[in-house]
Amino acid sequence: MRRPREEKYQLILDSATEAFAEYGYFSCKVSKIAKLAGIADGTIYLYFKNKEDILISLFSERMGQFVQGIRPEILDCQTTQQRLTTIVRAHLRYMQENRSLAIIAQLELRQSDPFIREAISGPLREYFELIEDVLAQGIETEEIVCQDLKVGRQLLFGALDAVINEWVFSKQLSPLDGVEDTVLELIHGAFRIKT
Amino acid sequence: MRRPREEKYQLILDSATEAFAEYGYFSCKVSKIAKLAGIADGTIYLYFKNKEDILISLFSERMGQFVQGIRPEILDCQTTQQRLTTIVRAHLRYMQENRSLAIIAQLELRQSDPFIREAISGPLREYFELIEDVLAQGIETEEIVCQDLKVGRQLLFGALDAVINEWVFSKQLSPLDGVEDTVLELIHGAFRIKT
Amino acid sequence: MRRPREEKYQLILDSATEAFAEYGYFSCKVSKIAKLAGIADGTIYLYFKNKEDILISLFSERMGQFVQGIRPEILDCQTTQQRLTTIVRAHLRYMQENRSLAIIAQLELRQSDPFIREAISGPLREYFELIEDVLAQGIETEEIVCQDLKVGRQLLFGALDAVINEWVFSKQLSPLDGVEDTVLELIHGAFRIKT
Amino acid sequence: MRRPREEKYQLILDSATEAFAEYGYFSCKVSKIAKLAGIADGTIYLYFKNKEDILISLFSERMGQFVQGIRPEILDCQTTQQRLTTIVRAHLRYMQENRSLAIIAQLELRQSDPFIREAISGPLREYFELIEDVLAQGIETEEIVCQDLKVGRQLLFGALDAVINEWVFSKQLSPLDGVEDTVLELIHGAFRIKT
DNA sequence: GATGAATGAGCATTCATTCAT
DNA sequence: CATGAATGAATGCTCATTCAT
Repeated sequence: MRRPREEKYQLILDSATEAFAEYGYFSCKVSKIAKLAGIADGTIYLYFKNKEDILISLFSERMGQFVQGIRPEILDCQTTQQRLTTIVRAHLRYMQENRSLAIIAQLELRQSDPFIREAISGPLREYFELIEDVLAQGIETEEIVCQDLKVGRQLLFGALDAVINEWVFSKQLSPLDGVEDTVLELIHGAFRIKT
Repeated sequence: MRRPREEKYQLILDSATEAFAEYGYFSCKVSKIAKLAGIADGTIYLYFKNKEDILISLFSERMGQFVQGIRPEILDCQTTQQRLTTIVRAHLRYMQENRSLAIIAQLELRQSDPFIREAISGPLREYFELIEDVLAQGIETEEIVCQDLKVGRQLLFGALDAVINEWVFSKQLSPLDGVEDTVLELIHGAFRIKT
Repeated sequence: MRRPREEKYQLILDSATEAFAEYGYFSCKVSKIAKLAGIADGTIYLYFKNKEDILISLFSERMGQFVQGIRPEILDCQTTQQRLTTIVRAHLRYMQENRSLAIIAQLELRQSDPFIREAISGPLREYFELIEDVLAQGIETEEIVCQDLKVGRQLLFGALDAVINEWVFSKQLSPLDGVEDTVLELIHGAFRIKT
Repeated sequence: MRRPREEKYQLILDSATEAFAEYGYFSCKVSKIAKLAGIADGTIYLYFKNKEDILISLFSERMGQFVQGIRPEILDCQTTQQRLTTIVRAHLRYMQENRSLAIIAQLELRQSDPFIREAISGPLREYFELIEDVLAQGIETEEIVCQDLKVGRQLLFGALDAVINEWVFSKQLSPLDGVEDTVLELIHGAFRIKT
């Protein structure tokens, strides 16, 4: 049982999440992460190859968790409307509960550094495929109307992302709950769900 | 007439646009911008206070142009449907024609550095208000349905942003024209435009 | 009987010999030595004060063995010619059989770090004195001609050292046996041994 | 005329020679070289790729000078005896006048770091070939006797190297002039030069 | 004695910015 | 105005050494 190993690994990831979110990846010093975690700088390198590896691991791990969390919820749904509702709710709530991760997602999703983008693309693509599967199924059963899967997914993800982005960077920590219904109404309309 | 001054100012901004887009803001060296512009490193500091100032000026200037370009087009429209169509078309086309700017917009819109965000917020907010004005007018005339102006604007902008993001970071330079109609259809649906 | 203690001490020394020879003293990590010895990093510090101590101990121990091995062979000789032949043969053969030690001797003999040089000087000076004694005796019995003991010793040692150096750093592991006779002939000539 | 460029290049090389000689390559900090040269740390990197590049350049440049200096002197000689005398005198005197270089030659000639060795081998090999050419010519004209060119060269170089090594690391700065004649006598004897 | 995870001092290198020319 | 050589503060990462188990 290498629990302590796993424990410190997660501790560093947590600290890095906070630190990256506060300063941004580039402006955040490794020593800042170490200080937040209450460990020595060198210790970080027992768990991660380098600074970039922290970011990538962070994203894969946490974003992966998010996608794996949503998946079974969607399987439980009976209708496409329910599935879309689940995605919207889960997305907004998860990010609301993981503000720092939400910030990093906002930040690093847009990094043009090709190496970082490549590493990040995995878990994200998985999420995109999940959304597209939901849409594809809805189209087939004629529950929704959408000419182009990819564009449909972009609308859904983009809308949620924009909501999160503004929430994340506004000072007020007001809950996102209030906007859920409005977002849902717009999304339902976009896909012509008969309500 | 400060023409030569203005000319070189724009030259540096153009070079910076290319360089930031290719390497990302942090990884892009000032000397790279100078080389692209065909001038000496030091010359840049005759026109800009520092590296950050280049980024901010770049964004204000170019994003401002974009908003100022859309504004009259919208004023020419008769219906909300036309106005939304104009926004979608103009947004996609402008970014398609200014790929480097599109990349930077993707990047820097998400920078958590508070100083950068503040500087960027100006021209962006102007665009947001433009969109919200269109929506507000549509709601008033009952051309569209939308419970919350801000969320409506987030959906529209977020969707366009997601489309651009994927286009920008995909290797293929395929035109965005093909998706315009699909985006429009979804947007019309979202706002319950009677067609 | 501190046999187990002694055993592991030698094991570390052997591993260090290999490791230093392969990577050089400065570039060789202590953990590399530990891995070669099949022990934990920390264990090394139960036997040696620090990294430098390993090098010094290594040199004293192994070089001391070499000198102690030659001494009785020389005592058995009847003539100065035999004694010089013994030195040349023993030197070349010992180094050939202890390639890693030969490399370290080459390396560390030249270290300018004053502390290391001091520590190394002991066993080496002993060897130098051995050679000088042989020369002194030969001069006295008029078997050889040499104006200056120290210079004579430098010629002999320097020649052997140069042969070893080139052998050690050439990829081919060709035996040194072939050069023994040539070296001897040159040395005999240098000291005007009547043959 | 990029004289200032060349001037500072040599200044750094001079400072590095002193610094490497005093502390050894590995223990010498780049900032130490900069301080000795009276320039900023960063300036060094305008002239050299990295620390290793300084060492290699230093060796190539200075050792190259040495070999180029000896070559014409040897061409002026009439006999092999004169040529060997020239080599011995030039070697001892050059190193005496360039103590720091002599120390570095002693140090780095033995570095096992394969990359450094490779870079160093150039100018050294040139010197070796020069010596071997002299020997080959002497053998052909029957001025000297030597079964094996390479071993002959090793004896000559090794002897000189050993003399320098001891002089360099002894505290006293006594002149090497006193040993020249003794070295020459031994060398002449080794190669059976009829005197 | 043995371990190996943790430490943290130490250092090469980068690059935004300056300023003498 | 323009230059570009020079600056030096800043930081990611290494690795000899320690010490709780």
